[in-house]
Amino acid sequence: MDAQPEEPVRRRLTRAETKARTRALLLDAAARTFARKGFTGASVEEIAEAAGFSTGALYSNFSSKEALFLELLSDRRRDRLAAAAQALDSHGAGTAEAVTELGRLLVNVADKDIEFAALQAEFWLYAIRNPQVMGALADSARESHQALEGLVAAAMARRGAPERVSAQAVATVVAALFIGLVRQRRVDPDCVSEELFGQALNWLFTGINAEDADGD
Amino acid sequence: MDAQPEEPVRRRLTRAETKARTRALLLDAAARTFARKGFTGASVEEIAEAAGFSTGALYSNFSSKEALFLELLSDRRRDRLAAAAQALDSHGAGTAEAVTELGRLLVNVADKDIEFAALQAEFWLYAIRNPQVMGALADSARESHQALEGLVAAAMARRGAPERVSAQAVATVVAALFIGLVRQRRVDPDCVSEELFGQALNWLFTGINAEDADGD
DNA sequence: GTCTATAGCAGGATAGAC
DNA sequence: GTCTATCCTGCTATAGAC
Repeated sequence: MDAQPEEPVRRRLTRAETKARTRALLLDAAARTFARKGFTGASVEEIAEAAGFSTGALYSNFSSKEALFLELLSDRRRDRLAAAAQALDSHGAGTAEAVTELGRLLVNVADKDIEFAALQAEFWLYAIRNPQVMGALADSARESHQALEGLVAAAMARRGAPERVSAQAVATVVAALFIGLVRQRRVDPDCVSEELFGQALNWLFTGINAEDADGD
Repeated sequence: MDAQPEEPVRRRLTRAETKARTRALLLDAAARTFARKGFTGASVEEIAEAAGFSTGALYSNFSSKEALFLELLSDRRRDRLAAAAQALDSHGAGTAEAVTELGRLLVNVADKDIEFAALQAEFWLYAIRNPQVMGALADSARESHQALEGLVAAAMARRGAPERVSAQAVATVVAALFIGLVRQRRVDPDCVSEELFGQALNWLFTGINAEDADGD
C-alpha cells in the first residue's frame, strides 16, 4: 500500500519542519532576552522558557549559549535596517525627496524595533571582547552598509552631489548619525527630536553639494 | 615635645587619605574591568585584584558591585571628553580652524582612551535596563554635552553660521557622529578613516551655513 | 581598613527518561 | 526531540581575624 493510516500523507509538519520551527522560536526568544538582559545577564533557562521550551530542548538545537548568540548575529533576518532599505530601494527611492525619505525610514526602524539598538550594542561589545567573532560582526555590518549605500547614492544623485564624493563614506557618516542619535534619544528624548535626524541629513547633503567650490 | 619619633608629623597620608587612595585605585580598576568584561561579566574579586586588594577591602569601600558601577558613572573625572573640551575651550578654540580642531580633539579622545567607548556602552545598556539610573546617565551626558556645545558654538560663530540654528542641536548631531564613527571604526577601520570625522564635520558646518537661503 | 574564609545562591551544561 | 533532574562551577556578599 502507498498510504499508511498510521502516518497520514497530508501531515503538515515533518519532523525537520518541527525542529526548524523550534529553532526559530528559540532564536526569537533569544533576541528578546539578550536585548533585555545582555549576553551574560540572560540565562539559557530564561530564553528557553520565553520560547516555551526547556533548557534541554535548547541544548538539543544549539551547542551552547554562545552558539545561539552568534547564530543571531549571523541571522540576516534580524537586520531590519537592511530589509527596510531594500524594500524602499526596490520601491523607488528617488521618486520622493530622497533625503527626507531616508530620514523617515531610519526613524521608523528605530521606533519599530525598540530592542534593535540594545541587541546591536550587545553584538558590538561581544565582538570587541572576543576578536574571533569581530569578522562575523563586520560581515553583518557590511550587509546593512551596502543596503544603506544604495539609498545614499540615490539621494546624492538626486541632489546632484559631486561625483568625487564617495557614497561609501557618506553612508558611513549616515550610519554613524543614526546609531548616535538613536542612542542619545533613549537617554534624553528632548534633546533628539524626531526631525533632528532629517535636519542633520539635510545639512550633511547640502554641505556635500557645496564641495564643488572647495579646494580639497 | 612637638615631634614624636613614633608618629612623624610629616607623614604624607592620613588615614582618610589612605582610604581615598584605595577608593580611587578601586575605581580605576573597576573602569578597566567593567570595560573589558561588562557589568555582569566582571566579578568583584577580579576588580579588587586588579586594584591590588581583596574583595573584603572592596566591600569596605563600596556597598555593592552596583554601587561601584554607579559611582563610576557619576564620577566626572571619568569623562575625558568633557575634560578635554574644557581644556581646549579655555585654551582658545576659535584661534585655529575651529571645525578641524574640533575633529582632531574628538579623534584624540577616541584614540587615547581605548576603553571609553566600551564603558559608555555599558552605562547606556545598564541605564536602559534599569530606568531608575537613567537620570544619572542623563546628568552625566549633559555635562559632556554642555562642554561640547561650547566648542560647537565657537566653531559656528567662527564660520558665521546663521544665529537661528541652535548650538544645542548641532552639538547633539556632532556627539552622535562621534559615537557612531568610533563604534564603526572598531568594527571596520578601513571604512572609517581618521579624516572622515573632520570631513563629516566640514560637510555639516558648510550645510548649516547654507541654511540662510533655505525655506524652513 | 584590609585580609581570609565561607555561606548561600544561580547559572551553564549534561544524562537519561519518555 | 523534548523534558526533568542534577552536577559543578563561579559569583556576590558577609563574618570574623588581625
